[in-house]
Amino acid sequence: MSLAEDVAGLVAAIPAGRVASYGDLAAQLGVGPRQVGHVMPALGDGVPWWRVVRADGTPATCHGGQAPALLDAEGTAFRGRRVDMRTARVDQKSWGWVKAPSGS
DNA sequence: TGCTTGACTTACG
DNA sequence: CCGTAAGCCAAGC
Repeated sequence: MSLAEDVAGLVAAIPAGRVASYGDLAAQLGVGPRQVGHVMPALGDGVPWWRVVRADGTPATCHGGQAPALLDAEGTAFRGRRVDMRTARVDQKSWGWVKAPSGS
């Protein structure tokens, strides 16, 4: 099981109108936040990468600023220029399973 | 084998 | 809100 597969599963599990931060995915996978960012380009457009935002709610820095448009198109809760992490943040129950570093 | 870079995070000012 | 600094793990050279 590659890390990319786990990340792809989590990102794909993010419902429309919701978002998750790199740190959230990293925490679920038990890896560093940078690793999530490294596997993201590996996933390409096979997953809703735009639903993955920064810890402060800022959309992905890549794809030129196209992420906010995609998020807005899905009805994501925005607060000014950034996503409202208070409500838009995906429930961890949506994943249900947590890949802890020490066994499952 | 070792250094540099990065779709990151948190903390401080 | 923005800039800087330290910490983090993996890929690239």
